[in-house]
Amino acid sequence: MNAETIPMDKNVEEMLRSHRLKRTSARIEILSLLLESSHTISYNDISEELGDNFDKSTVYRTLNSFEEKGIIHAVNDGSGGIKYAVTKQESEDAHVHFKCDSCEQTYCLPDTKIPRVHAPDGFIINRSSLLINGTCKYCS
Amino acid sequence: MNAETIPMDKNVEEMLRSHRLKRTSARIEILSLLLESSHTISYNDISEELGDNFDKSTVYRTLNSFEEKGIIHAVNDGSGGIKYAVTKQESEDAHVHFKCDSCEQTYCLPDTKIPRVHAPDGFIINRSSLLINGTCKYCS
DNA sequence: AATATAAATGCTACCAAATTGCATTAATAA
DNA sequence: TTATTAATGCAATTTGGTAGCATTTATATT
Ligand SMILES: [Mn+2]
Ligand SMILES: [Mn+2]
Ligand SMILES: [Zn+2]
Ligand SMILES: [Zn+2]
Repeated sequence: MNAETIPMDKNVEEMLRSHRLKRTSARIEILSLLLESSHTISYNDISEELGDNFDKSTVYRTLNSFEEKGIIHAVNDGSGGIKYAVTKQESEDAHVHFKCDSCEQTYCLPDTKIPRVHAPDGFIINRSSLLINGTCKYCS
Repeated sequence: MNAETIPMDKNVEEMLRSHRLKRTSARIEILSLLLESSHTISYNDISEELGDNFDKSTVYRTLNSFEEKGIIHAVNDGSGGIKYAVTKQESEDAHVHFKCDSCEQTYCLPDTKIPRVHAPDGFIINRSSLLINGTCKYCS
């Protein structure tokens, strides 16, 4: 009775319930995708994977409500579109994101924290985001 | 005979000449704007400042060729559009960018270098970009 | 189980940022 | 001065994302 025997759907529906989000098929399928993915995913990734089962605006609205609830976080990797990944407890503090120049995937590095820098006098720091470009471990 | 007595246009035209770019009025005006600005500027900033003297595609193409030559660098501050700033010699190594939550301007911090982080095994780092959000010194 | 209600969905139309093809114009070299 | 080549303007197009509104669905209540 390890974690993998727990059906994914139960996890997903429980997550939605605990955030007071109605369990619609769009939300269940999109959140499942996000949970299964090892890297950040975009609207286009979702749309390809789900084969246009849901309207564009539904997908975007779903992503936005997940983000508002803190279930996922947005990653801007300079690709022109926003990507998302589920927010795991351990990675709540600001972590680094890594974009592979070869496979174009962007990964969360939850164990790599963003170092504090000290800005010039008068500049007050609220939050920061660090994007690293390079070659990921699957491409090197 | 200090630096400020040198007419800007001479600087600009010399910069263009040294990069083998034809000295067109679009390039001269756009590069002048970039050189005068204390913060990064977007296509819209340029378009407002220049009062639609130049076509959108001309402005974008101008920015792209400046970037290719290394005269300017692009900054992605999550605002939806790309911003640019001239690349000064001293700031060639990767420096931090600062986006003010109040005035919405984004600044280069040429003296604030991006700290090296060590990525997990197998990830090879090529370059990195660090964006800080907060309150700038003119707004605090 | 039937129903009420509020929220989510699917359209369609729209917006903003940026790019492209192509004919015309301007900068530079000869 | 002319030839060559690059830059420009224009209109159309692409891409990522949002908004209004009628319809449908999930959930709570009876
Ligand atoms: Mn992440
Ligand atoms: Mn900069
Ligand atoms: Zn890779
Ligand atoms: Zn400010």
